[in-house]
Amino acid sequence: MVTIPDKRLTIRDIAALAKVGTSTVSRVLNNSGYVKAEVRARIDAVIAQTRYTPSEPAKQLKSRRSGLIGVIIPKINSYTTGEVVAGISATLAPSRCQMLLANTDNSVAQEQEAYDLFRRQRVAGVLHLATTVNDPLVDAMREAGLPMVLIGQDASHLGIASVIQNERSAARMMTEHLIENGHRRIGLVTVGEEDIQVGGERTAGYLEALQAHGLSVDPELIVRTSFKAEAGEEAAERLLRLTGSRRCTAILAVTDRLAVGAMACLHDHGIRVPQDMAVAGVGDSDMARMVRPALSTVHYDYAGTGAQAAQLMMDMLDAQHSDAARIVMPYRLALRRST
Amino acid sequence: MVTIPDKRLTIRDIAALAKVGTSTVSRVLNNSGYVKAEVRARIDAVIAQTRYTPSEPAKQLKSRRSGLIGVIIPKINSYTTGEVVAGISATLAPSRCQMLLANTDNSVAQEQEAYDLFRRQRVAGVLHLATTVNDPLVDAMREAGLPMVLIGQDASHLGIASVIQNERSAARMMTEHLIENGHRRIGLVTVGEEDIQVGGERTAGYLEALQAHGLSVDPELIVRTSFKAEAGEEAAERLLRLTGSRRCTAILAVTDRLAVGAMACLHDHGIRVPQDMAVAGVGDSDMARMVRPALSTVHYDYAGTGAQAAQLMMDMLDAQHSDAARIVMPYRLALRRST
DNA sequence: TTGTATGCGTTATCAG
DNA sequence: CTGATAACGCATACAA
Repeated sequence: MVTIPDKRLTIRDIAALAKVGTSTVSRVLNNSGYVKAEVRARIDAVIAQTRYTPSEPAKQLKSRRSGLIGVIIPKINSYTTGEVVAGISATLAPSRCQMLLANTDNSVAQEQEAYDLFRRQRVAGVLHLATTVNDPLVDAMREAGLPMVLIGQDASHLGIASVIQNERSAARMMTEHLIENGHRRIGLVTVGEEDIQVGGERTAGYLEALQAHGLSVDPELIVRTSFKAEAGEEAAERLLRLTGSRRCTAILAVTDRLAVGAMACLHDHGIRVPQDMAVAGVGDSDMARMVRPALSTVHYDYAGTGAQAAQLMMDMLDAQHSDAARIVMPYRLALRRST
Repeated sequence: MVTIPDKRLTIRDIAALAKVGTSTVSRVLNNSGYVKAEVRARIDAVIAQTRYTPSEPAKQLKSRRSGLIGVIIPKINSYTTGEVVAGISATLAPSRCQMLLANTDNSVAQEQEAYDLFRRQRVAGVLHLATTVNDPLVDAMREAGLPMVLIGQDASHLGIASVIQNERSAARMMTEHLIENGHRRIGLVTVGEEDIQVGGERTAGYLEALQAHGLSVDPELIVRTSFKAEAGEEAAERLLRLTGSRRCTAILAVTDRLAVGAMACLHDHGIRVPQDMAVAGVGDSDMARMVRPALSTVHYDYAGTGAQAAQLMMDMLDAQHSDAARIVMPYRLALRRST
């Protein structure tokens, strides 16, 4: 039986209680060096009884190592982000690494702020889920020698490890699927090019497919919108203003949310999917399987993407090498009833 | 656990470069005490040039204060969780607090593990988004004197601050809406009671409404399922096995996902919503507005819930009082086309 | 106003 | 095998 001092316990308290030196306690805590079984047992007992928990900050101060990984995301409440973070979380957990999460709301200022806070906390590395690549920030980080892995954007040419999807190829394949189904006029609902992958690459894939099949690109069929909830509906509304032979017979939306919004609009206009108009999305969010008709879309392994990025970080950290790996995740078409 | 690249500057380096003492640097860093403007400028210049970033762990070791808040969630990739975390994040950011996120996958073991890691990191407090209340854990935390706020579960009777929704009342109100629309046989798609609020309270609200209106409770109309993707469809399938007058004319699902799943099933059976059968959900996830017919549901302010919890934590931290506040968030019916 | 010295809780070194 | 003791980077009481 030992008395528990009511302050926060330190390793010294444990040592005193167990009548040993602090170094011996440290050894049993870290399983390093030799400690006589009997002494070890005594110390373990004291630790268990006192519920002693070593201080990570102190440990880090001394050992200069951190169990913290900073994770930057543009928006927490999105399907994609959720999946990626879940993958990261699952991969980090076994290493007893903790995730410091910063939501930037797509603001460069907040991104900067987040990086600053991460540096103060002395995170071991940063996983950055990005929609665009902020060069000054990348430079600063590299200069600071902070290991980082970019998710969703390719900056391997800048020496930054990246885990990405082949967005262009995926969008092209989905567009070709529509073409193979006989569609010649395919509407595109997309977003601004600031979002390099979604607004840029997916759009490029669509264009590539049309050109490869000798179809002309009609600017009237391309509508750029935003990510807000009603965006898909509004975009489809625009597309429906075209009548007769100018109207498209299929719509490719660059995200599932946009696609589902478009389907809602078509439904409200009494236009049947896919008989009157086919609709396809990209991303395979949970919604895709649940709506009716079920949405044809591109399936990405977002959880796997997060896991890969986290694993890459762990590897970089304990190998000390930062050879700017570039991992391209696989994708597949998930064809359902909407096309 | 990994070694940090170690060419990092310390406050001593800055002091040397600016030709002052470390305490003066500390004073300008923290805006405390008096520093001659000229000297301050010189130090600021050095800090800017060197991109010096003070070490939070060291600071914490000295001052025994932490800028870390632990956040425990059962599942990251859900609409509700995303919103709550977004609210927390937005509230914490201005105070330059960082969020340590732990995903427990609804496992008690992982929950325990997360708390343990939080204690090691010396987090200032814990925000816990819970589906059930784990008494031993609560006891341990209280004993450890770690401030905490429970989100989604009421443990104020145990002396734990809680931010909750009035689930029972909300479910009852939605059920009454269905009753007022003339429905007498209302199916319930719910989940296990381990999830106290969703499986327990929302179900209780449904029962209360029936009883208050003198309607009998038919066990055949209550199906308990899970949260998995196909759960809603399967549950509706079960409900449809009842024919003629035994079949319900409306379905209340305890989450929007379940409701949307049920609607998909009805669609596949050629049953029109709401003409042949009304469907209502709870939660007002983004899906609710996007599906067709748009889903009638209960709207909760999840982001506000997270924000309140975070604010409560900040208050507890700087007032040092922990009077077990209990905040009940408002809700409202969001009636759309499905009922 | 400014600088010096001390200690926060650990680990690592180095004698016992 | 074990135990003093010196850092780690910072804030702060105390001196100057």
